[in-house]
Amino acid sequence: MSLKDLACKLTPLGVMTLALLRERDMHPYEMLRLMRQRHHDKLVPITNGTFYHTVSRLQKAGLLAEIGTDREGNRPERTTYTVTDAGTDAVVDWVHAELPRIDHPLEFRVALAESHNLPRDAVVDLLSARRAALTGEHRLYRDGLEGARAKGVPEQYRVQTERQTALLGAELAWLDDLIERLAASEFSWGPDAEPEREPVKGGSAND
Amino acid sequence: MSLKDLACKLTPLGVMTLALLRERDMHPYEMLRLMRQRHHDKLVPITNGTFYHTVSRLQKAGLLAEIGTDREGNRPERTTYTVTDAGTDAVVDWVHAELPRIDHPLEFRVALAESHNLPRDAVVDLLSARRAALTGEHRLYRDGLEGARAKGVPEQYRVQTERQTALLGAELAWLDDLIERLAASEFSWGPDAEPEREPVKGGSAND
DNA sequence: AACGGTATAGTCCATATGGACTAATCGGAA
DNA sequence: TTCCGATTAGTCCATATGGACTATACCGTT
Repeated sequence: MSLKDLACKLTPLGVMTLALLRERDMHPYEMLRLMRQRHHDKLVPITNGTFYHTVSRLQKAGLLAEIGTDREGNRPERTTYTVTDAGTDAVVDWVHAELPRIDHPLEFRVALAESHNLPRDAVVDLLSARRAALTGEHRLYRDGLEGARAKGVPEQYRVQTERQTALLGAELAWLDDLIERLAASEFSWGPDAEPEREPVKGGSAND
Repeated sequence: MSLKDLACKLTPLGVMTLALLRERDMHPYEMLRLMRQRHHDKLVPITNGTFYHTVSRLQKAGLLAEIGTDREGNRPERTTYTVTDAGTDAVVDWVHAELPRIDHPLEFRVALAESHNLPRDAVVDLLSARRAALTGEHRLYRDGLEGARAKGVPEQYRVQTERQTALLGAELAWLDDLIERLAASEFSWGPDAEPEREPVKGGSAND
């Protein structure tokens, strides 16, 4: 399917751009400002060059389209964009594909941040798949560490793996809790709920 | 200083390459094999194109140098490389620069994995600086979340930040423990200790 | 009235990245 | 013997990235 193919090539910043345009039509600089105001640049590195390039790629792919230009005073004219149906689908497909994966931490953070674009049941399923994969990975790390200790590998060569194992454990605990609360419908979910207010502290470190 | 300038431009893969050459001289494909055997490709994404390109960059920068070529049968000839003094210094400088930083998770993982190239005291100091920065970031996230909750921002827009806050907490706990054990000299440290055995389970997810 | 700084709205270019491709050799099975 | 696949040892190219740069307008100060 061509849709899936397009979705495959989306970058995290591309997804965030499309998701932003679902709120309302905007011109590029406005998107930049909004993302930075919302601290989305903590979730994904956002530089001018990359952003404008991303927009033009999305346009060429037909995921967003111009709907007009305006100009204020003598400043450069601004092109307003809107998201196409293909773009809307692409976001949903991308989140679907990235939410269960445990490699690509950056894409997961974006997928999680945009997961409210999917119905609650789907998110529960996808996150459960992720939990299964994460559990396996965690066991691999624990076993690997135990083996290394048994073989007498010095601690200085194990620190990095120990950190990773600790973080995997923490993520599993968090994920268990989230899945449970989601499945129990402890809070509202989906596009039916209230819109995002302004200064929500954004994501985290890059990469 | 030109050394610091060079260190600034090192990529994580470049650092791992130089660090590997400190063990012994090798030809590129051997480094590739070794890194993959040691699962260092879980710590940093390693593709052929990027790796060979990295090696040639390091060579142009004078951080590593050819020391000869050999050929086995009729196969393509292999160039053996060695790390220069500038290369050795560059690794140390880079780890020094990246170990205390809390943005750039990928570079931190590599810095941590190679931190045994620095003396124990230096690592304790650098990690303590990191802990301070991490504590501040953690507080920022907690405050941001509390503010968002108070303002009635729906949970679906907070999940990503909640995850990040949980992971920050886990990392802080792990770091506290590591610093304490390092400072108390609970295990050996530095190039004096035994060398790395073969299949130590490598790092973690990419990005 | 001139001046400096900041916000607006981008462009441009070098380069790091990753994925596809090449090509020879070796070992084992049919 | 011949064919198949894996291993060895890379090359090549399109493109995503980031940082430097441009240029105008607005606003407050001295």
